[in-house]
Amino acid sequence: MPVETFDRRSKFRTTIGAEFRLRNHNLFKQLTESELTLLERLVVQKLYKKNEILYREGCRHSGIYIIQQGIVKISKRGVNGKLQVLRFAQIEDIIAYRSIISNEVACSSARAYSEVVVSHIPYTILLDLLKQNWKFTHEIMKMICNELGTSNTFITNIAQKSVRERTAEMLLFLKDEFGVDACNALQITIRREDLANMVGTATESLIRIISEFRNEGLLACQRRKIIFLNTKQLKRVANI
Amino acid sequence: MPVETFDRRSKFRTTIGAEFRLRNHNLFKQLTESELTLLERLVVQKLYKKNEILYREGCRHSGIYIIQQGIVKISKRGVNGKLQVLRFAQIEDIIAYRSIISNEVACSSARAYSEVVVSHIPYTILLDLLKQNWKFTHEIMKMICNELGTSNTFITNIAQKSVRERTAEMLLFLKDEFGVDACNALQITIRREDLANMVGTATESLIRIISEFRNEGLLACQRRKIIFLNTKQLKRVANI
DNA sequence: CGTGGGTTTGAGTGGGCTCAAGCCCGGTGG
DNA sequence: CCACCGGGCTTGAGCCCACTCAAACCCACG
Repeated sequence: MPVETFDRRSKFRTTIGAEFRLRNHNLFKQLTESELTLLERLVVQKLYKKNEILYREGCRHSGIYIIQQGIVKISKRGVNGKLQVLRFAQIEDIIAYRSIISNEVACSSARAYSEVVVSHIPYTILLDLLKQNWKFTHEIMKMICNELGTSNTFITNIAQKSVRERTAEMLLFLKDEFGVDACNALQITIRREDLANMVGTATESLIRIISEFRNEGLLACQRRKIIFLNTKQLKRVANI
Repeated sequence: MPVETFDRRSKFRTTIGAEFRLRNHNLFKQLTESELTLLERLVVQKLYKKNEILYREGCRHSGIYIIQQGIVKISKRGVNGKLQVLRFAQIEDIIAYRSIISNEVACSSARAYSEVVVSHIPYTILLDLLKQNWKFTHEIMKMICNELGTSNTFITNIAQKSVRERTAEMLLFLKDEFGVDACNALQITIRREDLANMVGTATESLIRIISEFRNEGLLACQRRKIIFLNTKQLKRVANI
């Protein structure tokens, strides 16, 4: 089983790494014992190398993915094929459910940002579960509605805030989502270009803003590592 | 019954006006006869005058609204209280479901943009229906996922396109959503300020762009009425 | 030690914002 | 009926943020 190649401490949020099972997942706690047993028989573990594509915008896919390890970049092509990073998904996150449920082609692409392990649930199985277990369905619906709320906030921010404000906010968001280590360094390393595509700006602009933040003593950088020095002030910059 | 005050032809999409009933609604077709009968007993018709507020961002509300007549502006406050228009909802649209399902406070506000008639379904009733009727639930989920897809596209557009492109696209979107009359005039009249808040720009900028479009022979305007003269070219401007 | 991907900095330009003034039209009251 | 008022629309001028293009740098890697 390829999963064992990653039998080391996860860098993120928890240390369960490859031992993480669906049973530990909040959403799947709603399932009955027999549903869980069935699911565990039918779920397939998949391994992706860094930069491999899980699925591509415009294609149909065969089920949903629950991330067990690693980070997945969810993005979408915009004008002239320019990439817009929608989010980074990590352990416990569920991806690709939108198009499965609405029975459409994928509206975004997913690419492994590190080595990634996922559990893949075929869509017929998922639909069966949804059909028969209301509690589970309700949890899934809550998750979707949550994401919709996040999107609405995102729209308002990107439409109204300056690049500087958005950058600060994005950094704080990542801090919240992925956490920091003992030195206050962000627990995820992201290329400048991807940060820019997340904020919705040019790479050079983002770099300039980050430089400003460094000069103002809000951040320190060691290559891709970003260390938070003054979160309070950063929040003020972000205007939240 | 106050609904009768609006017993005239709806200006939009259909002419069923106040006679429109839940039974005619695509989503509610999934319900059984007994569920429908029950629902019709429990649903309350409500009337809102122009500019009245249906619900306010940050408040809890008691159920979902199905629009029977008129137009509702869905918006959200951003930086310094600046309004972001998220969408205009019209006949047959369902609003306020997000916060009901995820059991959170509303993340947006709704205001009557014209005289509005809605059916209000208390949230306990809605949850009961969802619980017992999978087909209905599935339709609702599809609707939500659809909206999520729209949001993602919206994010990419607003992040990457110029104000000119976004304006063109927004006009085409409104054309698609609300239709045009025999003269090719948009079947919804919107204040410049709201258009700007939808595109995510300053009112003056939006006006300038619309003037450009007029000079280029793409549009004609008679006060708030917007007439499409060259949709093909407008699409090219929108870059889709 | 060269190569290449990513990062950083600089210079120049222009899109879009702000501020300010004028216009148009409908409503109201004398 | 006219004068006045106010809200929304339009246009102009000026400025600044953020984009583009270009060049240099840095580090990892073969």
